[in-house]
Formats: sequence, structure tokens, C-alpha cells
Amino acid sequence: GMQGQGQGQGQVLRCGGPQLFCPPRKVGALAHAFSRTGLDVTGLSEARLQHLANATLVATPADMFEILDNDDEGNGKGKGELLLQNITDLPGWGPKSAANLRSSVERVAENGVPLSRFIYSLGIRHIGTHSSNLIASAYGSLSDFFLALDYSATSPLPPSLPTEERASTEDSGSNLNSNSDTNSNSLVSDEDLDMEVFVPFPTLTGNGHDIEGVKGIGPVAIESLVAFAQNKALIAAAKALAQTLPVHDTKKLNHSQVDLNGNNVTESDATLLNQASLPFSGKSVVFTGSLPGKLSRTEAQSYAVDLLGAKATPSSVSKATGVVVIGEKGGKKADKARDLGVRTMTADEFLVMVKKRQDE
DNA sequence: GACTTCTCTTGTCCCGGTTG
DNA sequence: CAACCGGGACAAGAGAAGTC
Repeated sequence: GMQGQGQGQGQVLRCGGPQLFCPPRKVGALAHAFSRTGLDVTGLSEARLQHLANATLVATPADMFEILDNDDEGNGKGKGELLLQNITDLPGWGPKSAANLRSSVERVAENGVPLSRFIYSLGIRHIGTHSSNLIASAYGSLSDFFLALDYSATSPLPPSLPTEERASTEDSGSNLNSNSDTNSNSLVSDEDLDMEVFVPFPTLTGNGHDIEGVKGIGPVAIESLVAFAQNKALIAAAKALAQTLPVHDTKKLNHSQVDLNGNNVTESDATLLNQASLPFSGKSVVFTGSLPGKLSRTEAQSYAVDLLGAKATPSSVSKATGVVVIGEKGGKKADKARDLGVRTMTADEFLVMVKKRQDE
């Protein structure tokens, strides 16, 4: 890792660099990428990933998709079959679990993931589900997101560089930063914003002129994004991963909804998504208790966001919460919602709304 | 066929970032 | 600078699946 140390303020021991290429944390990074909120490849617990990593079968998320390669050159087994065989032979694994893993990978490779989950899967620090959603809707498409990464990686002024180098790269306006006492730890300090100084991720930060920026993405998140963008190995891994599966634009409707109930969602629904007329538009929706049927909370959250227009599905209730959906055994969240006067609805009522949207 | 292992899910808590 | 909000980590348990 090349970036600065962990700054000592977090309790967690960190390599300076990215998790994916930090041996102690590699498995954790892989687990993060394949987790349900990421690429959602089932059958890959942290323990199982440890097996694969120990056997040097899988080092990056993209490697896992090699299990689908079937480039057998006339004789013998293809690459994917070999990998499948190697996995099957690992202790604790068997034909069944290996085959299940393969089909899980296959499902993801065919269906793809929404841009937000792709971004989440990259494991960028401070970029969790919420920030990933914000970023995804800011850029809309994977290509635009990568463009932003490439652009921001070209920053001539990494935050750690001494001020002399800063001055040399911006000869015309060098006098602006003459006051060296200013604690310009921040990447987007006012001085930087004023002149045509390089600003990374202007779509997110705003450029002070025509671009407003994204609320909820602050300097810390930006700094983390810049570090990611400047790491060639991580970018390469991300682009390799992008080759393995379709990444759906956020402004359009993503294909993942087709899977939920096998229902097709038409293109016209996509245009409805951004309208403010949806039941949950602009609201954050919190779920508590278990939902009827085999509907998982994750699926329900997808419905709330994609079909009903919710802006977020946090895990806790606050006064900013728009609606709390109460399933069976709803606990303290339901109480808190009532205390705060937050609107509540039953899971059944929620499902009716979902059904109605699906039928349109 | 028994045992082990992993998965899947929810609730709670706390840290940290963002915002005004 | 303070309050608020959100996410992540943690814990626990029930259930399912697979291995041997």
C-alpha cells in the first residue's frame, strides 16, 4: 500500500493501501465484493473464500468468473472446468457445493448488477451502500463512473505533495496558495475551488459554477475515492471485473428486478422512476420485522427504491425517516417510529403498493 | 444417516461523517 | 461546534445443505 498509514484514529488495523491487495484483508475484501449487498454471489462465505485464496485459486473478484470460461482447445478441460475441479477437490468442498457456486456465479454474470452495487463491491473506504447509491445516480452509467475515476486519477496534486510541487504545476496562479499556514488537508478547500485548480470528481463535489454536487458525499468520501482512482492495480481489478458481468445504468431500470418475481418490467416504468409521483418519492423507508412470504428484506428494499421511489432504506429509524414498514415481530423500530411520529404501514399494505406498481 | 458447517436473517449499538 | 443521521460491526439463532 502506498497511501498514508491508518492515521491512528481507527481502531482497526489497516494496511495503508487497498484491502484487496493487502494480504491480511484480502479475504475480507473478496467477501465484501461477493456479499449480498455487493455482487451477491451466494456460496461464498468468508471461510470458503479463505479456502480459495489459500489455494491461490481466486485473488480478485474477477478471478471468480473464470469458472465460467470454457475455452477448451479441442482436448482436455477448459479453464473454467479446471477451476471447478480444483474447487471441488478442496477439503470441505464437494461436487454439490462447487456446482452451486458455479451456478451462482453464472446467474450474476448473466443478470448483472446495478451500478450502485458494482460500486459498492469495489470496497472503497467510506463508500457503503448509501454512498454507492448516491454516486451511482450521480453518474448513471458505468462508463461515466470510470471516466470520472480516470479523470480524477490524473490529479497533479495528490494531497500529500509538498506545496512546492503544487506551485510548479500551477505556475500562473501560484500566489494563491502562498499562505502555507492554512491547514489545507482537505481536497476541496476553498482555495482549491476558487481558481481553475484541479478538482477531482466535480460531479460529486460541485465545481462552484454550474455543477451543484451531491449532498451526502463529503471530503472524506472524496479523498477515499481519489485514493482508489490513483491506485492502478485497483482500477485494473475493477475494470477486469466490469468485463465479467453487465452493469446496469441506474437511470434506467436495472434487470435485477426481472429476477425478483420473474416479472418483466417494461421500459416505460423506467421513466416513471424518477418522477416525484411515486408513493415513496424522496422518503427513506425503514423495514422492521419479517415480511410475509419468502420476501427477503433485501428484496423488499429493492422494491421500495426501484418501484416505489424511496430515496434510501436505512437500518435505523430517525425523524428523517419517511415510512416504517412493520412486519411480524416488529420491535423497537416500530416503537421508535410511533414516538417520533413517523408514518408506519404494515407489510401487507406495503406489498399491495408493490403489487399495484408491478401491474402498471 | 448423523454430524458438521455454513448460510441467512434480524436487532442493537456505536462510530463517524455530514450538515447547519 | 453541536446535533443529527446513516452505515457498519457485532451478536445470536434457526434452518438448510452438504459432506463423509
